[in-house]
Amino acid sequence: MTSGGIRDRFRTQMREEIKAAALQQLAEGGAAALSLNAIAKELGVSGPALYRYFANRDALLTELILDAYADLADTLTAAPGNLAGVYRSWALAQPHRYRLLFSAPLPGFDPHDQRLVLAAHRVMVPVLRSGAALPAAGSVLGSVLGDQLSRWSAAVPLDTAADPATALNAIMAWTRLHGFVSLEIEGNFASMGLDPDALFAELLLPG
Amino acid sequence: MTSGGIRDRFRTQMREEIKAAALQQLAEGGAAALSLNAIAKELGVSGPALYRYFANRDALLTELILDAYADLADTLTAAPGNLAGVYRSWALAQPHRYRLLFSAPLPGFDPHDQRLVLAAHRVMVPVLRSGAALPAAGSVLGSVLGDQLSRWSAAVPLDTAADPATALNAIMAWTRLHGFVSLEIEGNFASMGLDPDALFAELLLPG
DNA sequence: TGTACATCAGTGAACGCGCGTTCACTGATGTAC
DNA sequence: TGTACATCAGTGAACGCGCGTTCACTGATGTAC
Repeated sequence: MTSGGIRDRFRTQMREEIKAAALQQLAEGGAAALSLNAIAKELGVSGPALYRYFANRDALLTELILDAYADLADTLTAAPGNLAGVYRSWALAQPHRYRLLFSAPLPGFDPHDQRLVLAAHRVMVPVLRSGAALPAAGSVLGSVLGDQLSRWSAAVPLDTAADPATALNAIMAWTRLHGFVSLEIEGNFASMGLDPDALFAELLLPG
Repeated sequence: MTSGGIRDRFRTQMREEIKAAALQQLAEGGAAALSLNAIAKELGVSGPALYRYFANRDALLTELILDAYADLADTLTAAPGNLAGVYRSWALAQPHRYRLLFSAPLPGFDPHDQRLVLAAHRVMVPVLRSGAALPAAGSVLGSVLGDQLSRWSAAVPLDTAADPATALNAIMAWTRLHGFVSLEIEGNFASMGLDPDALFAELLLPG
């Protein structure tokens, strides 16, 4: 058995501590700063010890991404109504994790990893749901894009399937949201002397 | 005199070659992959030789950013009407430079560098101008945000000052645009099976 | 309860690598008389 | 046109550093009889 034993419990806990230290490094120095040796030092352990818990640096990084996807998905799913606000808060509270998900992929990173695709889909569930609340914008039914949207939303594990127009709504809203959040995270609004909160309030207005 | 001499001409040309090689590296491996030694090797020159042309790695990187700002500003300014399309094309053609401008700043990078602030302002000129073409959205006149917007747009070197509502319009349009472009650049739409061109056409529709 | 064994976390040394940067120096090239 | 000098591009060796990763090994700990 792979669970329940004392050794397994210890192993799980150690893995969590490694990931926590890794996230801290990520928060401080960016993705390039994630170093196994530095993590080991932080935990008071020799470098090679980490290889008991993760096959290599990439494996650790991939798991951090999976965790971030899952955490964001959970947070959004548990959110009361105000998806945009919760999305933004999550990103602001941990910009390094947000970058991990939606900024430049790192060298040696496989975007076809099935686990990553699934994790990303889970984030899209609440996004798609919120798309249904908006008034349908364009008419994409029957077009090539409409078909693509249908196929995509069918891959998202929703309870009830979404029509293409709803999917489009959701993606557009998400695009706007991501634009705002990513600019805010990098300090672009602040460096313009603009209050991000006030700007965000304007963003939420219809039109 | 610092210009016109044969040595100066050579110097300028060599600087350009270094920057070109640096951009190529950036395009291939991301910002973390920018290595002075690798650039030198590419140019068939020893590593220390580069220090004749740039004080250090950061100076080179800063100049690449300045160039990218200027190039984007020039491209947008020379653009016929369709700002959004040109903005997107520029970013798609050279995503590494776009990331340099609007993605995570690198460690050891000074956001208060006055040259960077000025260069960024130049990009905002055509953006602000395009904001005037849109119907005014919210009313921010007299509010704190309105004042911030006024102060900001006054800092942008426009021929005629923009009112706060126009500035807000411009920023919102830019935010949407950046959201789309940054998602597209990282392959998010493609990995959803969606055609970015068709999506972009939808984005441009009013509403 | 006690003993033998298998498991496995962790160590320290080592490998090969590439990095940014400095330094003293060589040699060519443009410049001034 | 010729010579003396200052300028400056480029070199090669070196420094110190940190990285990911492997390897053979030690020692503790849980497990089976």
